[in-house]
Order: sequence, then structure tokens, then C-alpha cells
Amino acid sequence: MKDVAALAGVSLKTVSRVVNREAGVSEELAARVARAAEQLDYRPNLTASNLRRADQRTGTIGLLVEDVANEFFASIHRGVEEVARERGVAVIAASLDRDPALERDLVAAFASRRVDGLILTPTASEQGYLTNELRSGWPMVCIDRQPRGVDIDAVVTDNREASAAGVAHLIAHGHTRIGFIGGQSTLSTEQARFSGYVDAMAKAGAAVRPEWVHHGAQDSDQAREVVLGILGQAEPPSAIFSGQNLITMGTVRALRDLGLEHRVALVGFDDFQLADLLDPAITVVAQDARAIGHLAAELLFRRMEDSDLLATTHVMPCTLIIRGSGEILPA
Amino acid sequence: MKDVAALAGVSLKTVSRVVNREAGVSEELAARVARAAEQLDYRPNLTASNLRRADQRTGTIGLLVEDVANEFFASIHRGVEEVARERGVAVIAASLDRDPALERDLVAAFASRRVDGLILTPTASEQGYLTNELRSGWPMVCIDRQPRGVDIDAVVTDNREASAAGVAHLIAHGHTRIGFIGGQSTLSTEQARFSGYVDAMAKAGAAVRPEWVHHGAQDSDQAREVVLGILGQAEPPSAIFSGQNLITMGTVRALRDLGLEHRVALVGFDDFQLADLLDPAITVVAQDARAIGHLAAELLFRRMEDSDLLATTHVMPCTLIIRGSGEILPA
DNA sequence: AACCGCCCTGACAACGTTGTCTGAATTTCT
DNA sequence: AGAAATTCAGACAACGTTGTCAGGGCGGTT
Repeated sequence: MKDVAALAGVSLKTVSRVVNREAGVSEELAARVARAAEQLDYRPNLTASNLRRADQRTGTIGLLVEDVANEFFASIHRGVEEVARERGVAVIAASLDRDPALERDLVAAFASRRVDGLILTPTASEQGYLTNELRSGWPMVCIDRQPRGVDIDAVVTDNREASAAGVAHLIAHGHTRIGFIGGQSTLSTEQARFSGYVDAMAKAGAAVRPEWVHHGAQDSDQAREVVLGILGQAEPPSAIFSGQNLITMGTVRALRDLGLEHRVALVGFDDFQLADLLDPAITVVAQDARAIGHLAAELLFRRMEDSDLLATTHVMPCTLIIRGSGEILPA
Repeated sequence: MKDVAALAGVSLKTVSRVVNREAGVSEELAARVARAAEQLDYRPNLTASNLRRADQRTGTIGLLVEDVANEFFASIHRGVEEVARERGVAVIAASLDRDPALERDLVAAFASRRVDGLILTPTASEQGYLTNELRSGWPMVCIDRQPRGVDIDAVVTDNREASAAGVAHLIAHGHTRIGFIGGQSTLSTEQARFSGYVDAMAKAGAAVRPEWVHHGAQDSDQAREVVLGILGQAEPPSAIFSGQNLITMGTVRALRDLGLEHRVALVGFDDFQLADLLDPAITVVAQDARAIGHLAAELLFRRMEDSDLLATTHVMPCTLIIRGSGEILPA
């Protein structure tokens, strides 16, 4: 900037004014400065400008998800990006990999970077450590899972009800022997999805058999192993409800391995690409990940403008997509 | 920091020393400062520290891909993140959506943010606009596509050869009537993949029939329409080579629509989830997206340490994954 | 002709941090 | 015991930018 000022023969402040399109610089001078900037290939230093600037905005928001490569979270990322882009805001994203320690580290790292706001997928068992940051007015929105120990805006799905609806769908097709394969059980989503399963089973007077229930599958392969075990029992379930997209994929693989894909019914939580092209096509309870990203970002920006808003929890609708696997009748 | 210094009864510089774990502060004093920082919930301001710091590093790198929600690019993102995380570096990612203007805007935005380096998926027809940035020593690595008009490190696949191998696989199974469905033809990858198709066809003495070739499919749905048109011709091809993952999915849908999925052979470029569970399972020429991300990030960091390195192009291996759809014999 | 006000422009301090240098206290050496 | 070396701490300027304020020129009004 100093060089530009020298070349244009003006003061630093005038260059600053031109760069920021502030009023009160004669056109002629502005053109001269612009030419000089062009010539020197000048790029304003946003980090320095934020340091001094009144609003202290870095034009950056943070996004912490479980895994940027998981299509559910990648779609959320995309949704967030679309809203941020309209405002010229950049998105720093990172994956938490279900590691509670990483959650705190990355939150601290983002705080150091002074991101203007944070969209967080709660991973640790509770988020009390955020109290100070919140009190200082750092805008924050949680997605997918309800935060614990703090009062933050959240965009979630009614996992319990959606899960119950999925299980009820199986029951409506005559199943009572229904297994449940869930992910990491410390996550509120998993707990809620299991509760929904229990609710639906209870309502139908069906027994929840512990040997048909598994918690803590970490990935597709583990889920596959678990399902193989469950279906290998003397009295296997006639249908399975799976708690997450990767688990559903593992379940599909297990059913294929056993040649049971047309005999055992399956409803999965979360949609995934090509679910409709499998044979049978997979019936799922689907969340609209991109919409979740949109809403979370909108809420975050709203909160950045007005920090006094009350924290509210937004429940996103979930839809049951009927495709075939969930309509297989019991033998 | 001022407050921490006051509370601990030391100077600013001493706090700085403790925060940065510089040698030369007595343990006792360091503990006192640490306590004060803890008490005030102090978070160092990384942007301010970068301003003054000698190396001028922001601890941030930029990643520009076509779409963060596309599983190929999401996996690259993940690979980049893994390498960056080891170094405490954050990744700002954004989607270009094949928009050349956006490419320039986002590069400028990242330059303003002073990201330490940039990983770019070239989208515009040429990257000459980067010359100045490069001369100033801004580390940069291109992925997926060869940049044009500038000399930059690149991590690419030998699309031409890989594509030729895929087509040759179809030819080896007796096909000579092979269609090609490609994406946006301004991209070097698309051109190379088409060239590979032409190579393989020529080598086998098979005719490239323009009515079996389509360029510029933008997404899965468009690809589906195109394939429906091509297979509806009086003399349709007996096999299809598709140039990209979304196009392959669209092609699969079209084949299903026509009930031809077991009659018309298909080999796709790029792997995708569940390709092995479709019926038939889809034979693909696969790139290892995560490995591409790893390598690109490694190269970027290497270049950040030593800016005099010669720009080199790294060609990643590609593997033909045989699953069924590519082994369907012509009628 | 003197005054007022407006329009431009620039000087200067400040943002939160770190690099450099200086100095005081302590230890080690002769 | 005195000199030299070492350790630890702080004062100050600087990073690249913007907010504040002061001032110079110019046109219009009385």
C-alpha cells in the first residue's frame, strides 16, 4: 500500500479510501490510485485491515463437522458455503472424527483465528467449555446434534420421531422382529434414534431383544460385521433399522453377503447417493443436509448482526423415502 | 494480552514469550502468566501475530475445488486436511462450480486473506492471470487438471492413458461400437479423456461415430438424457465409456430406464461409493482422490519451505476396477 | 473584501502482537 | 573480591491497515 501511495503520489489514507470505495475522493485521483494499484499488482491485506477495522470482522466462519468427506456433511458444507459466499465470507472447515479432544482443540484454533462465527457439530459429551466464548458474544450455531451444558442455537432433526416413523413403517409391513444398528452411542443423535426405535417397538407391543441391538459401529465395515453376527443367530430379526448412512451401507453389504437382501427388510437413517439404484432400492428416513447448512449459516449471520437473540432450536423436517427395501414382508 | 500482563504484573513481551513458549522465562513467572491467561480466558489473536511475525505465515491454506459436495473433491479435501492438520494449518475451501470468473474472484479473495498457499483446480481456460502471484512467490499447486499458461506444480492423472485403458478393456471384450459421454469440454481432463477414447478406438480400428459422442454434460440428469438419446438411435452403441462420476451415475440411470443395464457395457471414469453394489456392479477407472489430496498438500508445504523448487507435474496412477458392467459382451 | 462552509486530502495514532535491543540481577570464573 | 558471562525481563518500534481529526483550497454569500 505504501508503494501504491508513493507511485500515485498520494498518502496512505487516500489509497485506503480508494480501495474501500469510501466517498470523498475525486474521480481523477481515484483513477490514478487505481492505476497504480493495478500496476503494482497490489492486494489489500485483509488480516491487517481487520486488526484495525471497527467491526473486527475477519470475513471468515468456521465449520466443524464429523468428516468433510462424508456426503451428509459435505452437503452441509456446501449449503453453508452458498450462504457465506453471498456475503463474501470464507468458510474454514475441519473434520472432528468423533474425537472430543479434537473438538476443543479446533474450537480454540478457530477462536485464535478470530473467525466471525462457528458452526459446530457437537462431538464431545458436553459443551460446557464453550460458556466463556459464548459470554464474550462469539456467534455460534450447532448442527445435527443438540449441544449439552450450554444454550446455543441448534439446527437438528427430530431424530426420535423420525426414527420411530422409520421403524413404524417396518411394523406396518408386518415386522415385529426388528434389529437396530446404531453408531457411537455417546452422540445425542444416536441416543434419540435408538429411543425412537424403542418407542415404536413399544407402541406395537414388539419386544426389543438385546441380541438384535448393537451400538457403536464406527464405519461401514464394522456395521457389516455386526449385521453378519446378528443375522447368523438362531433367531434372527426379519428387519433391520440402521442408524446412519455408513451403517446402512455396511448393512446392505452384509445382506448381500448372506443373499438375504430380498428377505430381510431394511430402513436406514440418512439418504445417500444411488440408494435408489440398488436392488432392492433402500428405503430411508432422509434429512436435507444442504438445507441444514443453509439454515445454520442464516442463523449464524443473523446472530452476528444481533447478538441478543435468544438461542432457539430449529427442528428440520425428515421424510420417509419409500424405495423397496423397507417394504419387504416378513416370511 | 494487555489484561493478562496487568494481572500477572509483567510486561506484554513476557506474556508473548510465555504464550509462544519462548525460552528465557523463569518457570515461576511463566506459571503465573499462564494462570492469569487461564483466568481471563485469553485467546491469542493469530491474525495480529501474523502481522508482525517474521515469516508472515497465517497458518492457513486455500483449497479451490469444483464442488466440495462432490465425493471426488470431498475426498481430496479430506486428504489435504489430514496433511495440514499435522502442521496446525487450517484449510479454507470453496467451490468453483466450473465458473471461470469465480476462479479469479476466489483466488483474489484468498490472496487478500494471505493464505500461505493455494491448491487450485483449474477451471478457467487458462491461468495466465496467476503470473504475478507466482512471481511474488506465492506457493501454489494445481490438482486434477493441468494449468495452462503458467508453470505450476500439478498433481494429475494420465487421463488420456487411463481413459484409453478403460476403452481398451471394452474393446478386449469384443466391443467396437463404443459411445463416449464427456463433461465440460473446455476442461483439460475432459479433452484428455476423450483423446484416450479416440486413441483406443483408433488402435483397434474402430470408428468414432459422432452420433455416439457427447461433450458437455453438466450433471447426472443431463448425462441421463444424453444417453437416452444415444441409445434410442437406430444403430446404438453396444458399450459406453463415461468421462466422470456424475456422468456415470446418469448413464446407469438411463440404462435402467431402458432395461439395458445387462446388455450395454459401461466403464466409467472415477470411482464412487456403492458402485460395487449396483447390478451390474460398475467397472471404473479409479483415481485415488485422497492420495491426490495428500500429495498436493505435501508438495505445497515443500514449496512453502523452499520456493526455488522447479515446478513439476506428478502423475498419479489410475486403476481399472473390474466389477461387471465393463465385461458385458456385445450381443 | 471578508467570511463561512464544503470538498478533498493528509498526518497521526491505534489495532494486538512480536523482533530487537538494552539493562538489571545473578552466577561463574580468575 | 572484582570482572566477565549468563539469565531474565521490559521498553520500544514495527507489521499493514483504518478511524479521527485537522487543514488547505475553493466557491458562494453578505
